[in-house]
Amino acid sequence: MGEAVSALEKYDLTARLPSVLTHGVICREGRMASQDSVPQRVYRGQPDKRRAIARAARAVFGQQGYTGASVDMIAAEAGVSKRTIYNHYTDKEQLFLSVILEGSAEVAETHTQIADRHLRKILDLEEDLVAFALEWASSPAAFAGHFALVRIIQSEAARIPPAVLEAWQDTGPRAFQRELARYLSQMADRGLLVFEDADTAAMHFNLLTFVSVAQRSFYGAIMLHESDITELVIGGVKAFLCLYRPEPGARSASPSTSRGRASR
Amino acid sequence: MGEAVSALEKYDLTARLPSVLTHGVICREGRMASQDSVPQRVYRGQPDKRRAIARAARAVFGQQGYTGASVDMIAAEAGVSKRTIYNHYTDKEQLFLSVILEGSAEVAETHTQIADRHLRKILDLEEDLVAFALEWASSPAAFAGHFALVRIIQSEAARIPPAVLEAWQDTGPRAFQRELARYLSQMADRGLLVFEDADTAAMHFNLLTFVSVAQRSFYGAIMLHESDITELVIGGVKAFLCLYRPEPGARSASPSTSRGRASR
DNA sequence: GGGACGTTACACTGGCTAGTGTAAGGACGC
DNA sequence: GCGTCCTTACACTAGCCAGTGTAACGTCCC
Repeated sequence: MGEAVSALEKYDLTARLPSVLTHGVICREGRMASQDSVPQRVYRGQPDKRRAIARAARAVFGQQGYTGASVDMIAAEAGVSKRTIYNHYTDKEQLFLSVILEGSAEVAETHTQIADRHLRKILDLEEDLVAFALEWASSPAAFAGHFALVRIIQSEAARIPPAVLEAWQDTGPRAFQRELARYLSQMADRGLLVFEDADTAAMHFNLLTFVSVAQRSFYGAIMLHESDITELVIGGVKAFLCLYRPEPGARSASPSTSRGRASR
Repeated sequence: MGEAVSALEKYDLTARLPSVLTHGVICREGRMASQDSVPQRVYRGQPDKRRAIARAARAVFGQQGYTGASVDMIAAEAGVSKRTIYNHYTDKEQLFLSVILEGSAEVAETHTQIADRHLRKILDLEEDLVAFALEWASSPAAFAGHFALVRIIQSEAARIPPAVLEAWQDTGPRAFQRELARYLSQMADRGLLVFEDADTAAMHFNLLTFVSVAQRSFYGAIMLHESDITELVIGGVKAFLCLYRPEPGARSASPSTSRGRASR
């Protein structure tokens, strides 16, 4: 896992990655590739097999860890011969990296849906934020398979090629944090919140709710009582609102801060 | 790592663990053991060898991960024959668990010293908190070896015997969080802070400073610019003070909260 | 029919690993 | 000097695993 990897082209999903990383050469849809005519990413093998392998790999890596998962296990889980796996992926490592990139995008999308459901229309700010944060913070328990992968990534971070790690963060956690910042900005526009920097506010919300639960549950590895989650989330939202709710007497959407608000 | 382990007696440092877990049977100093006369924990082998093994194990596990570290590597690093390791520890697993319990206690102690240095005498609240949090949040980079272990623990959490995991949390992170809560209480007594629950306040401080940095750096796996750390820490302390600093006009050490302060 | 391609079962290599067995030597106490 | 304990070097078992080679089979398209 430690070898230098200069490009991400080896891994799937390059189209979803920042174009800087893909060098604009390989593009899933694109005609504008700067090379000859390579309109479509070419994969060997049948797509359904590839999908089965990816799904199985995610599950087995999640349960067993990177080193604990053998390619034979993954093959069995996928209902596919081991040889076929090596027909689709060059390496166990490449399979792993490819899988984590897929997973992060997928989960970020799921989280975005959760945010959509709770934050698109704000009726009662605190209530809606709590409902959102509850579902969000419960997702590690719900998507146990994915977050087992997240834990592996965290522990292997030093051994994962930096470009891949960067791409993973950018399609996954950071993508969603941007989305969250967007929602918070909307609320600020309506005068429901006050802050200078939406990204900082989103980070604080993340820390005070999601991370506070994730921290305690080891990102879903340990089961928490629902009451504990609720307590943490409610406390976190209250703290967040204490930080960013407009002063009772202040004009709505005040341009600056009278008290020393959290700033970057 | 998944086998049921009913007692912690197999592992070192039982004397430092909560007595519930040691069943009061084995006690480093104790004469009051409920069994015959087992006044001293009996270790086979010479203590200096044991220490060399433990130190080497910590280093190698940290660099290579649990599965990546072979017992031969550890033996070589310790300057000891492999046979000697198996003379001191029954298992690779027992060696690992023993090592993480030692490490957590040691780091909690180091963190306590950092807190002592910065928080025993408060001159300027914000300044002192920032100085403390900076050093604290930088420790994952400083004690790379230990926090590599922490990352492994987090990723293996589901496979570590719950009793050991509990003991690890209790001698490590939680022990220090209690210490931090104690310091915050002192500040509250002096009217510098206002809160209902010191433990919640300590958790929020932890989240807003230490975790915020740890999150971004993958617990020390990724190097961060010092300016980034500083920025995160200062923002975190500002947010914390915004949450828990007494209202400008309020009487010092007010018993209750007028605004909706963060509560449990 | 025939070629190209993907898949499969299976055997196999080479390498690494946890853990053991053993005989020999060193240190220490008596 | 003698016994006990600890350590060491080394060989060894038994097993797992990544990755390859190969021959056979099916399918789809021409």
